[in-house]
Amino acid sequence: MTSAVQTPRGPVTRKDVARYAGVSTAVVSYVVNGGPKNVAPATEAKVRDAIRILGYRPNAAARALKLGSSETIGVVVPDNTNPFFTHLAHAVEEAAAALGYGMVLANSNGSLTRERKNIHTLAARQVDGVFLASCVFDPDLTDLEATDIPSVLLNNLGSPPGFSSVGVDLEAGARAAVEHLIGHGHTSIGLAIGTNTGNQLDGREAGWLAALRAAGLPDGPLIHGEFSRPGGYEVGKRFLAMANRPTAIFASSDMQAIGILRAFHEAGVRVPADIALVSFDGSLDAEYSWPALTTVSQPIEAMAEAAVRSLVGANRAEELQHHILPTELIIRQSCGCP
Amino acid sequence: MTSAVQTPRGPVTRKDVARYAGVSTAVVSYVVNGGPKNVAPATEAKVRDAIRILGYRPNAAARALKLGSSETIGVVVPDNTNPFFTHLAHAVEEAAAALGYGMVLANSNGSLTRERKNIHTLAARQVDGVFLASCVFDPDLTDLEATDIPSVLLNNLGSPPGFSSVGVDLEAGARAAVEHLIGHGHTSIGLAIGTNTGNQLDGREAGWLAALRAAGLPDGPLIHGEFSRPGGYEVGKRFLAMANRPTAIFASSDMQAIGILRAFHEAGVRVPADIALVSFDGSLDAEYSWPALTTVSQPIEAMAEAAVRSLVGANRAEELQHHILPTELIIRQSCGCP
DNA sequence: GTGAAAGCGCTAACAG
DNA sequence: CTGTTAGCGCTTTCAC
Repeated sequence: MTSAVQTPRGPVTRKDVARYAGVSTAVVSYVVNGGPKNVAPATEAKVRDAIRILGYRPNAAARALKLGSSETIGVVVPDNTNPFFTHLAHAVEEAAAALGYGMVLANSNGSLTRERKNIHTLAARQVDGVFLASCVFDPDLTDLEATDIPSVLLNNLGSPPGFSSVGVDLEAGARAAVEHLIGHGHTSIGLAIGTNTGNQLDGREAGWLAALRAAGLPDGPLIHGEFSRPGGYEVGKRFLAMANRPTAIFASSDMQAIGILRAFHEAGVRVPADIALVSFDGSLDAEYSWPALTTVSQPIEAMAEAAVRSLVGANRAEELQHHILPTELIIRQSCGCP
Repeated sequence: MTSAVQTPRGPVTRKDVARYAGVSTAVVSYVVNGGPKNVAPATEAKVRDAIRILGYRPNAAARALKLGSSETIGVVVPDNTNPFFTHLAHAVEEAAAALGYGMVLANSNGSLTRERKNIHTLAARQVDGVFLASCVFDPDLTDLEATDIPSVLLNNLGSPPGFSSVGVDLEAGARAAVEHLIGHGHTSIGLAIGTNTGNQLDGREAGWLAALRAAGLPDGPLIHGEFSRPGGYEVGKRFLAMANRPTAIFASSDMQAIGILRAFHEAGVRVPADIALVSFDGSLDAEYSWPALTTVSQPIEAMAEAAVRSLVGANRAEELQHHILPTELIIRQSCGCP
């Protein structure tokens, strides 16, 4: 007897669907992809039934191979454990999904070697674009360039030739923060900043200096530390140990500020009564610390959208794009405001 | 004149390498993959040179198509913004990388619909395994089952038939936390717990009850809230509004505890002097709150390794595996210890 | 030790 | 509106 059409064993392919629906494989493609050809409604219904009944799922690897695109964008971050990057990655995922793209995150763990390896891995995976938030301010971009994959520099890495970039106006943000502190009457304002600077000045340091000088104030003390809670904790202890301790501190990341807060709490130094504190990032953590941190908020969603758009959006230009987004000072209690 | 061998335009394929090195494409494969055949050292050197000079990178999509495996595992989490899941994802990435596997993270944003969509997307991407940390305690697993992809349930979802699982001994952990509070002399101990329970009791609730009853204490008040800082903040305010406020609280996640801490700070209620607090998770956040949180730490790295191993490790069994890992009580200040 | 060739599942150009 | 088919880049069997 002739064998009836039966559910195939193993993974269901487009061929199985075609056979089951009594059409050609091309038609199945047209239905699945909504084009490039039209399909008669009755035929489409048959195909959809077959797909449902057979439990067919298109093989993304085959599609990526054929198309030369995985409809995916890769994101390289220095440390996805840092809430700022977590939040950023999350925002990119949303923005990419809205355009039908997937995202794959690669974490460099603060290592440049890992960063390069990540770039290669993503390139091998046929991502259609990569967003690089480098571990350092002066990354070696020759590798990235060699991949020929459209890229966007994410972490305020300046604007090296050949790359689009999305960043925040670090200097203006820092200036606003320091000016706010000056408005509270502080005349000695320290800076806690990262260690990973290249040969260009961190915009936050520039903004801090600019605000101080514009007000005729002396440059305050500056302490370098990692952009992390433990890094901030060390910085906090060093501020405490200073002979001429400043009366206010601008911390260049929320994580550092939270570490500083711990050091101060342990020492019985009150914030803002004994030392005022303003930080940078605007993460949720800053809202739930004690005292809640006055902080310069980065428009993470907007950054993610700008980045995704400049790669795959409708208004993606052929030329490179450079977005510098504004920050917003969020007033809470750590600065001395009631 | 005959044209010299030249760098091809567009992406470099294995064919280009073969031509450049004067060998067949098969040999290039042998070199790249270290097998399955041996290659003469001199030939290998030629191939490696060609690869380097041409900047060849294997196309992962083609490989995945041919092999039927992307050497990737997919991880579905409810909310990658929650530090616990961030940390977990990070640990999985490390553990997978150690075995030559990549990881792709998919975030469900607390939505079951997204969760199902994520599972499908991952399946389409030919992941070799999926780890599911569901939004709910009683996820509908038929979808996952239908994909025929080996899976590990990650978020203490019990042990539904057909799935491996990795979890933590919630009940024992909670019991240890509550017993510690009892050791401090507390007799009225409240519980802050999540809202997303299915029809089975959350192990943390069970452990809290068990410890209380074993000590002959009355069941304390229980308040449900989201596993997030804002959720905890609401819970904290409700505890404050209670007529017979407990003298200690066990919070079932660090995020909730941090929200509770904020509510208490704002109300001028001191921790631990007025109310003691112990939480669950052992995240970095708990170490940097004020006061630092005594918390039940989950062995996240061990969980990730167990999960990865049960999918792709050397000792991966054909049978399903169920790992229940122990927790550790980390004593800090919020419980009343000096 | 090396090479030729089939075929993984899919898309789309081309033919009907 | 539907079908046939070449080929994306890779792995691997089989022949030499």
